Amino acid sequence: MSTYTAIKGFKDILPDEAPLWRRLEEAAREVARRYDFQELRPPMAERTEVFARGIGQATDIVEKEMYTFVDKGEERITLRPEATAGLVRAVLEHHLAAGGRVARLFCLGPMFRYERPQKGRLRQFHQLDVEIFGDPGPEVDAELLALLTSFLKEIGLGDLTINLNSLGCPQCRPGYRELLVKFFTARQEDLCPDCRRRLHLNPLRIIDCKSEGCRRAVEGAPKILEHLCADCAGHFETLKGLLDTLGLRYVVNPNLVRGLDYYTRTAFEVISNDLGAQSAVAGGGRYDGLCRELGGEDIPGIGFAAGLERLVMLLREKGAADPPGPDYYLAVLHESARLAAFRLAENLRARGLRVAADWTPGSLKSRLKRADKSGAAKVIMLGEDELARGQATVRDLASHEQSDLDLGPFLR
RNA sequence: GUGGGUGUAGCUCAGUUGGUCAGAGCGCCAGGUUGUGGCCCUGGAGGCCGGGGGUUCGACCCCCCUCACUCACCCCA
Repeated sequence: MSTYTAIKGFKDILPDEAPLWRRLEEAAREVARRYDFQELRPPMAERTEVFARGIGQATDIVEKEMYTFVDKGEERITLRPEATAGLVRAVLEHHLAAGGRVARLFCLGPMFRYERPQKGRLRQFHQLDVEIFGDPGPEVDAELLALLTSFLKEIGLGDLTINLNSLGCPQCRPGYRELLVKFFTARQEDLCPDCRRRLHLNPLRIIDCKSEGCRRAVEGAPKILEHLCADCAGHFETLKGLLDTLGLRYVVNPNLVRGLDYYTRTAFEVISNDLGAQSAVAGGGRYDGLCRELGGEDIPGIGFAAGLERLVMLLREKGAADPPGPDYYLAVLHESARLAAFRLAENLRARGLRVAADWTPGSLKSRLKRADKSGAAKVIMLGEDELARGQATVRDLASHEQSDLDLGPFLR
């Protein structure tokens, strides 16, 4: 055990995993491009206010999970716990969705939440965040879900399904909320202590509770989908129709609730059974009131976030292919050949070839062994004899065929 | 914040009621065999047994305290 370790909940992405991450990021960018989204890279930190108001004072994230500090200018600053609030701030600040314009944006990067780490949950974690600002219609909802589906398919997780629900709007949700409170008040004894507290704070969350008693109680509870106002119901029906037209796979789950306060109407989630307790891979929804909440115009929005470490976990379970090795493994077999080998390596690299050079002392046997493990296609052996002949020996590790490489052009 | 589990070699892990219990496999290094590497054989290097305190003639083992990792609750991606 070395003296220093990475801090709790912060992890090194090691070289053997990095290629997988790169693949995910490349796939995300490519899919975003196809759907005509542009990258916006907001800063890693914002004024605390932005997240507190955007995400909701009463949420766990804001109450106890934010990395907040006071900087030297006495400013209260928070490391972003999610991307949406910062993107909203940027969209408003730079008028990206002003005057009826539509902004289609994505963002890829680390988020920070002070939580107790466990499987699939870190303090620094990474998300792909995709958002559409300025279009209230169900078409963009469908587009966003299509993008998410394409992304999952692109990275090889096409078997995952999207859970879909509508959470209503300020017109219809209060009425439904009252119905729920009435319903659960009559069944308080069945609820877990947490949910008894939620009863008046945030009754929608009870629907999402996993404890036995609550689940049973929820079964007979009124469904939000049956209490949507005409507009919300119409929006949801149109959306489903569009998804059907596209042939997208989804499941309507009337018990789906989202943890953040700002969601309205469309809400969705992708979960996997292969991740342990932290099963949500991606989640999002519409947030038509968020921009106004942050002091801007009344700009509608919809977006989702996907957790990259969870996607990486799923892909690793499927067994990721080993990345290819270098083109050449350069084995220096004698001290006298060191300088020539050095120039040869640099020369090959200048020609665009990937060359692994091994300067450590060792036998031919060990050099070949290492070359084999490196995954290199060929070994270049350079020792006393080769130097005298002016020709290095090149051995193909797969076919065992050997040939000579004239050193002349490389050493001039 | 609340529970449970685990900390022994670079990695994965054994280790009897406390008395050669400092070990194995893999990896690494050297040698042998082989067609100059993959299989096989021989040898070698590597550990304050997470850290601190206590009990004891004696602690990897028992007790206390700490730290780290991990899983779960909670919440979320």
